[in-house]
Amino acid sequence: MRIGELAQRTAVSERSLRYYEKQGLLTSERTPGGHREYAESAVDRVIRIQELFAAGLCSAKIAQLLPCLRDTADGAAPETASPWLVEQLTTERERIDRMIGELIRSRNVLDEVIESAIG
Amino acid sequence: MRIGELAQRTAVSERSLRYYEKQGLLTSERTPGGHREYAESAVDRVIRIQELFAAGLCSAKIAQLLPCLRDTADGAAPETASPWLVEQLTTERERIDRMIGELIRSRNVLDEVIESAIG
DNA sequence: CTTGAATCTGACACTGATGTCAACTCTTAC
DNA sequence: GTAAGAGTTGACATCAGTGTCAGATTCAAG
Repeated sequence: MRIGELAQRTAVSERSLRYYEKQGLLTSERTPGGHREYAESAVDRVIRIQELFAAGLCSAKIAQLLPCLRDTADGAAPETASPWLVEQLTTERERIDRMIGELIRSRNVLDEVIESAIG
Repeated sequence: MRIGELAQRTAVSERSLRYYEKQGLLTSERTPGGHREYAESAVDRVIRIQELFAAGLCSAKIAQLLPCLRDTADGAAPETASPWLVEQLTTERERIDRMIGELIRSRNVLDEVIESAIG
C-alpha cells in the first residue's frame, strides 16, 4: 500500500511515517518513481511504534528494540537482545512502571475532584 | 523555606519552581529583598504538580484543578469544580486511562524481549 | 563592612515528535 | 497527452517544560 492508505489505516500522519522511516523504524520499498510502497505488516508495526512512543521511548531505543520483536511477519526471525540492550530495556521498564503508578495517582486525584463536584 | 531547599526536597529544579509560580501553580511570600519564601505545604504541592505534569496535563489545566484539591493545608476550603471543569477533567481521565493501557502493553512488549533474551 | 553563597530577572536554546508550506515529480484515469 | 490527485524532499515552526547563562541584588556569616 502507499503512504496515504497507511496513514489512514493507522491514524498516523504521512509526515510521521516519513519521519519513522528516517529514524530507521519503518522500511518501505520504492516504486520506480520513488513512491513508498508498504507491506501489509507495516500497519501493525506503526501501531506498535506509536505505543512505544506513548510509553516514552525515544526513536533510537525503539529502533534497537524492534528487531527483537517477533511480530515482523516478514519471515525474519527475531533477534535476541544483547545484554546491553536488555539492561537498557530493564531501565525503561522500571520507568514505565513508575509512570503507571504516577498515572494512577493522578487519575485518583481527578476522580476525587470529579466525584466531589458531582456526588 | 527558600527556593534552594524546596528544589532539593522535591528534586525539582529552581528553574521549574519559578516557572510553576509564573504559571499560577505555586505561590510564595517574598522577603523584603524579593527572595521567595515557601510554606511547608509547598513540598507536597510541588510533588503533586509533578505528578500531574507526568500525567500529561498542561499547566493551564493544573492551575484550574489545584484550587479544587483538599490538601492545600493553608486553611482554604477546596473549591467545587465547575461543570465545565468536570467535563474537562473527565476527558483527561479518559486520556489517562488510555495511556495506562498503552503503557501496560508497552511494558509487556519489553518483558517479552527481556525474557526471551534472559530465559 | 566585606565577602561568598544564594537568589533575582530576563533571554535564548533545546528536545523530539509533529504540523505546515513550497516547489517539484509521479501515478492514474480520461 | 494531459490534468488531477497523491507522493517526494527540504526547510521552518510549534509546543511546553526545562537547561543554562549573564548581570544584578540580597542574605548571612566572619
